[in-house]
Amino acid sequence: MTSLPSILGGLDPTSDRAVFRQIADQLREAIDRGRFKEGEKLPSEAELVEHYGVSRMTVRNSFSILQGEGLVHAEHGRGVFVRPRPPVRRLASDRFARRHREQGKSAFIVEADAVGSHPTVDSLEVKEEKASQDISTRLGSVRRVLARRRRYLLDGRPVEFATSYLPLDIARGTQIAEPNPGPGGIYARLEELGHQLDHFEEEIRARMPSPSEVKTLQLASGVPVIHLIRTAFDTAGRAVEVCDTVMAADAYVLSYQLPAT
Amino acid sequence: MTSLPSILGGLDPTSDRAVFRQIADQLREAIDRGRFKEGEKLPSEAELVEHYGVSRMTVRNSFSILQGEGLVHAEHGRGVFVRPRPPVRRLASDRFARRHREQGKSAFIVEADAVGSHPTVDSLEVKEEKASQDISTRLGSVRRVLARRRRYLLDGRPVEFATSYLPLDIARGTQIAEPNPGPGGIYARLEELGHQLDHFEEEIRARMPSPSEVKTLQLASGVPVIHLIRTAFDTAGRAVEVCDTVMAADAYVLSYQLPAT
DNA sequence: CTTGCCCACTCGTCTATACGAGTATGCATG
DNA sequence: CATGCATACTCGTATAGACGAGTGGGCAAG
Repeated sequence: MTSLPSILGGLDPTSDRAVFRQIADQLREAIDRGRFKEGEKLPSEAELVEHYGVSRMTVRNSFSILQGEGLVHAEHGRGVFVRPRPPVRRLASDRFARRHREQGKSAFIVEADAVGSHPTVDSLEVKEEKASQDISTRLGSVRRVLARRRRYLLDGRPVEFATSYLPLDIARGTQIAEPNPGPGGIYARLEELGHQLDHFEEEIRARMPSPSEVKTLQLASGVPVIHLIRTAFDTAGRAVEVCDTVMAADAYVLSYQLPAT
Repeated sequence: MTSLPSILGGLDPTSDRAVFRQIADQLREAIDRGRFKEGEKLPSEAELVEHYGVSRMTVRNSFSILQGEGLVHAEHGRGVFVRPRPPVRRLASDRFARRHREQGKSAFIVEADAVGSHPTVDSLEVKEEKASQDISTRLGSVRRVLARRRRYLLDGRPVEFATSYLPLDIARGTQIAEPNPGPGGIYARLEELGHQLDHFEEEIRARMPSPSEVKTLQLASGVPVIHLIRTAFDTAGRAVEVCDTVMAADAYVLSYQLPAT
């Protein structure tokens, strides 16, 4: 085992940089340089207290900085560990192409299988409800909507929580209102119902999660979410679905292809 | 002025939820309900110590949670304030359409003017350098590249930091290697040089900023960044430019349009 | 050998105190 | 009236100590 002083330097008492920041800097640098590897345990609070000759709260303060940056995570009773970068799911911009839809399987399942992950869907909920102001606007002033909520997991880890909203006059009484929408998902059903899809619009934001999002996505601290709102338009120019998706940002890379013309 | 007890409740000593979390919960809820409005000052640490009958560190702990969530920010000597949501810039997916390019003005300037903001560009740097592994791969195994770095500001606030990388055999000695690339930007120059643009690929990630990004973007704590990597392809299928962009997530909404076919 | 308990070590929460430094306000001085 | 300083209030940093609770290893009892 390598001794602490060989990895972490000393403090600069002349510096005006706060001690706990100096410690955080040294730990961050050590992690970046690979002196501490992914999943590896950092020195315990007590060891750092010893090494730097500071109080425990100061060390904890340093850790809390690194936690906020998403670099490390603490486990009660075990230690503080370098946060491993989880496998990332790439979302290609053609993921809703009709040819995929015609294959029958849902987009999520297909992709997950492709990378060898075990996909799951839970927290299914399908119900009619009052449309929020925003959803109503996007769907063209509808009052009530059919909401389809579900959570996606990859190898048991929740990565995405999505809600689809559809106007009642389209969805009510159809298979879209059933828990299982059938092969190809609701987009396939929409087209069968005569709503030939023309294009999608996606809006992307990134922000820190709310406490409830932390819970449903089991997010580590320092992990933002990607908030994606997709609106599907049929060839008549009508918005036929709005899908509101919140994704664990450390589990996704979104990919888009744009024409240059 | 409304008294504290009418806005914030008391603690539940029977709850197993940590005191500092309970306080954070109450403050968060008060903010969500609009009891504290944007930009408004929250009760001072001393007042909350008084109100809840806890020690100051406990109150500070609560604040640090809310800071991590990006809900509030502290100003030394003044107080803790509800973080105002800054105006947001929308990036449409057609922002690189040729018709815009032919107008002459850079995309950033045009858009900013449209929303009445005052746009600025600084930290201009243009130089040749060794390509990183990632950039080299994306550009098709080039060794050295021309790098164009710049920072964009809106009404004086830095919102985006971007670096364009171009293969030397394309860019060297052209106006692309000049600080000012001329009307329509480097994409217009590329097309003049015979590299007719075909399409772009954009990769999007969200994560917490590094310390250096916090500095150059002057990010408040609890604000993630959107990391966008765009590759431009010409009609010959060659990658002619890679643009690496880091954006303050609270200043942007990205918008894409996807065909359904 | 297995079971179960103890103990050492870990992080989590909270208190109490001290001093430093930035901000704003009002009052005294010129 | 204007300037400048004193002062009170704000958050920032750091110390020292206490107890709680989760984890894991070792040891003793069965």
